[in-house]
Order: sequence, then structure tokens, then C-alpha cells
Amino acid sequence: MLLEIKKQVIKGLPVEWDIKPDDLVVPPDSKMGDLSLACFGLAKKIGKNPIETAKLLIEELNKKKNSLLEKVEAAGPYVNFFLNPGVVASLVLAEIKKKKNKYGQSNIKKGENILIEYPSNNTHKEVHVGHLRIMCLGNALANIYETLGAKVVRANYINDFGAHVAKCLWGLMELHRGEIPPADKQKWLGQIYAEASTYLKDHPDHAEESKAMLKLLEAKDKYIWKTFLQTRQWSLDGFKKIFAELGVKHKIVFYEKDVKDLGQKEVDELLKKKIAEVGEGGAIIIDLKKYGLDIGLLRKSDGAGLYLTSDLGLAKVKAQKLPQVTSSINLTGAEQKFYFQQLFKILEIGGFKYKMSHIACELVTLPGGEKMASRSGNVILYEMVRDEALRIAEAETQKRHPEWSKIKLQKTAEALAFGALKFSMVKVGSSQKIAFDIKEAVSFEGFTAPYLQYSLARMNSILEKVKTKLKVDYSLLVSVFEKKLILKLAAMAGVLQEAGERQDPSQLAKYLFELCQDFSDFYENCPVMRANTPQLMSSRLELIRSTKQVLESGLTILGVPIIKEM
RNA sequence: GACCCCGUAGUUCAACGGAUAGAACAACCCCGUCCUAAGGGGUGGAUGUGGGUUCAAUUCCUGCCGGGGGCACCA
Repeated sequence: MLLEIKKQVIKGLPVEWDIKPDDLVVPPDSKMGDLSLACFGLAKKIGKNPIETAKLLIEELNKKKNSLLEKVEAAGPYVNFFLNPGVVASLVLAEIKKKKNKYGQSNIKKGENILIEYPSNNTHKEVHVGHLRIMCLGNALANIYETLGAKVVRANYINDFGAHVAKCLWGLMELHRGEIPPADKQKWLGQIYAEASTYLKDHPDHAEESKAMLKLLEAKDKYIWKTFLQTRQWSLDGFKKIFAELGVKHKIVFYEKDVKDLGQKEVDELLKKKIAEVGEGGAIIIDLKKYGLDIGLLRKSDGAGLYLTSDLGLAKVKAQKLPQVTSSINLTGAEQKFYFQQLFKILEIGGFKYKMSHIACELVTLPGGEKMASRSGNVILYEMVRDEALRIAEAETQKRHPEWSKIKLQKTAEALAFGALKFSMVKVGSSQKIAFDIKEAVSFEGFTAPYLQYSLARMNSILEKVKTKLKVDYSLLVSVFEKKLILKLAAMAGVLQEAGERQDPSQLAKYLFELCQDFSDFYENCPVMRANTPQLMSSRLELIRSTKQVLESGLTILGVPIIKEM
């Protein structure tokens, strides 16, 4: 909507000036105006200094009547536009009313079919906050692309085979033989993996045993294979629960176990085509030095596969099962960036068709910035964070609503806890490390999901209490607070587009927070129940309905639960 | 050591090359007969460092200093 407003504002200016809607930006202070234009570019074009150019532009703008413009002012080399609040209100609010939850959507990515792959986690390993981040980011990004008109296939590639599995099985049999698994088997296995991993590092004399385990696994030894399948299922069942809690819905799931043999065949192909070669010790490598990507290892000297091996098979399967896909995005931890560069290059050389990209989600570190390491027991498990968030949310909710039923309390607490966690993960750009602080992640104040949910609760409360059938008069919404809120509402579509283009859901998180800040200003300064006239009351109610609509759409995109009261 | 990411307030994060570098948390002060105080208002507080490009640099280039990742049999 903002784009349409901008177009309206500059309509009638000489075409040769080539002023684009996006040249208009929101000035640093709303006192300066609602939109502004820096005249440096135009000045150069017409050979005048910027200050004169600004004056010239204003003259030109004043030649024609534009109901949208209240006034235009020059501030040095800037032209500041003051919009007519009533006209803006009628444009924006009518649009929201019409489009409802489709408001802000566009079709700039129509025709694209995007495969989004996340979180590509491993069975037999722990799920930690780093995975949480990837899942939240992936969800949000997939949703954002859908609002831009793209078709999105949410996929997961589960690494259920390889040395990590062997290590875990070794730990299970050597360190936990005969134990009865606890209820959360997925978590238990992950912890055994971490324990075994540490143990094997500290006791190199046992290294051969875990290597032997891998051999047996590769050879599908009857007993080991059975144990593998069983434990694998424990992990998968655990993941399923976690995905459900977090709203991760994969349309298709791939398993390394199923594609690794195909990958081996692909390696043979590459070898035949002389793209790959035999390296040190008989390993199969591919020389990527001319691309600045060093050497990729496609097969170990003992013949076993690696990630790269299986990924070649995966690419093949994906192309087969999902022929409609036009581009793909992999979300993983940043430490795999180099790996993906190698993989994409190999696939490109091998003639793979669609554009592939990788989003490197930076690490989630410990509060001091220290890296998490299973080895030192310094891992923040997903389950731990979730339980703590639920505990705090329940306590806080009960404190405020001791009269609520247990079910209502729990439901609200869940919405707050998961909202807070998810939001804390997407509010930071993906290239920025997150120093994870549980207190901050489950905080309910400031730039957090509960603040947004709280705004929603206030809106609902008003809508519940005040009823009127009086006609809405947009021209009454003229206070600075109303105008600011309405202009913020107008920006939704632009925010979604930018979030999509920059692959950065934090843009939306920030926008929603600002929207709620503007709503709070409105809330404090523009009473609804005690509005001066019934017409004003009715119009403000409409503004609240619109804000609620936009906020709910935005929260849904970020995966933050919508609540009625809290 | 060639490569990638990051250095902004006490802390955690923002800022298409544009106006006075924004928030949040923490600290201190204030707002309760007023639609949910999980809120609002106020005060103090920051661009690692030396060059360069530009009318304009937190942003682009570059030297240095710090932190992290990663670099053939790990995943």
C-alpha cells in the first residue's frame, strides 16, 4: 500500500526526472514529514545544486492538486512530504478490510517453486538451540516466500547414517549396555552420542572399536542393523514431536540411509567422466582448486561414503521426485558454508539444473560467546530451553490470573513460551551470532513475542468491550498517533518483500515490534471508549481491527501463536 | 597461512551510501478512581583502529588489531 501511496505522491512529476517510488523514504523524525526525497541524484541529472533542486521540485508538485498531499516542504536538499491523514487512512484501512489476511501479500515470486530444506539434523544426536534457530528461521522464510506468491516445498534431509551413528551405537552397547531407555529416547540417545564422543576422544585406545562398529553398520550386520533401525526410529519419533511443537511441517523427508548408495554410483559416474579422480590412499577426490574451493573428498579410501557422497545421491532423488522445483535454499549452521560451496560447485559441474543457495545460520553460542561443545557438556538442549520457557510462562501467567482454569492457563503459557522462543530466534539476522541467554530468550518484556501478544490482547479487550454499528469516518483519524500507526500498517507489503529478498525474517520481526510500539502510543493517547464522539469511537475501532489483522498475519508468518487474552 | 562471518551504549541487537546512529534489557526517576502496568513517559550512555573513494561512510575499498568458523578420509 505504501508503494501505491508513493506512486500517487510523485505522479505528475516530469518523466525525464526519473523519480522512482522507492526514492521516497520515511524520514528519521516524523516531525520532518511522512515521506522524504533526497535531491542529490536529481540535482546531478539536471545540473543544479541540491537545494535549488528541492525548491524546483516543490514548485512542480504545487502545480497540480493532489488530495493525498497536505503540504510539501524543502529542508535543504530534502523535500519533505506531509500526507493528508484522512485520505491515507481511507486508502490503507479500506485495503486491509478488503484483503483481510491476504493484506500485504504480493505476487513478485509468482511462478517460482522453491525448495526449502531445514533443519537437516542428525539422528542419534542431540537437538540443541542451534537447531531451534534453523527451524524457526526456515519456517518463517518459507512462510514469507508464500506471501510473495511462490510455491514452497518444505523439505528435510535427515542424516541417519555414518560415523556419528556408529559412535552412538558403540556408546549404547559399551557404556549403557542393558539399560532401560527413559521416556525421551531421542534425547537420551543424543546424550549417549555426546558421552561416547567425549569418551572416545579421551580414550584413543577404543577408537578401533567404534571404527569396527561403523564397518558392521556399513555391512548391515544383522544385529547392528536391527539396533540401528530401532534407535534411528527413537530419534525420528523424538524429532516428530519437536517439529510438531514448533510448527515445522515438512512436505517431504529424505534420509541419508536411502540415498547413500545412489550417491556412490554418482561418484563412479564422476570418476568415469574424469571429473573426479583417485587421490591419496585410494580415496576419490574432486579437484576444485581452480574455483578456490580446495579439494572435495567424495569417498574415503576404505570405500565408505561421506556427506558429499550422499548429497550427490540426494540431488538426484530430489530432481526426480520434485521436478517442479526452480530453486532451492538450504538452511544449516554456518560452519557448513564451505561444504555447501563445494557441493554446489560439484553439482554445477555435474550438470544439475536449478539454482541452489545456502543460508548459513550463525552459531548460537553460550552466554559468554563461547562455542557449544558436546564434549565439555556445554550444550544447550532444545528440551531444556523449552521446559524452562514453559515453566516461567506458567508461573507468570498464574501470577496474573490466579482464577483461570488449568487448561486456559496452560494453553496461554504455551503460546507465550513458544512465541517467546521462536521470536528470540528470528529477531536477529542470520549472519549474526546469538549469544544465547535463557533469561533473555524467555523474557516477556521489550522486543519479544509476548509484547506483541500483549498488544493483541489489549486490542481484543477493546473490541470486546466496545460495540458500535456507526459508520466509519476515516477523515476523523487525524492525530499524529493515528497517522503514524496507519502509515506503519501501509508498510507491510514492502517489509515482506524486503524480508524475502534479503532472506531475512528479522525484518518482519522488527516491523511488527515497531507496529506494536506505534499501537501503544495510540493506545495511551487515543481513547476509544471515551472518545469525544461516537463517530470517532467507531473510526478508532476500525483502526484497531486493521492493526489486529496485520499483527495477526505477521505473527502467523513468524510462527508466533495468536492469543486472545493474557 | 589463502578463505568465510563478526567487532556499534554496561549487555543483546538495528540502521537500501543520506538529515540528530535507532531499539530492547540493565541502572536511575516518574505515571494506578484512565479501554489489560507482560504497559507508558523521562535521564545518562556507543560506530575497534589508520588510510582511501564520495557532496555525504556504521555501511563501499584497503592496512592493522581483536573474536569466531573453516580448510582430504568428521558430520
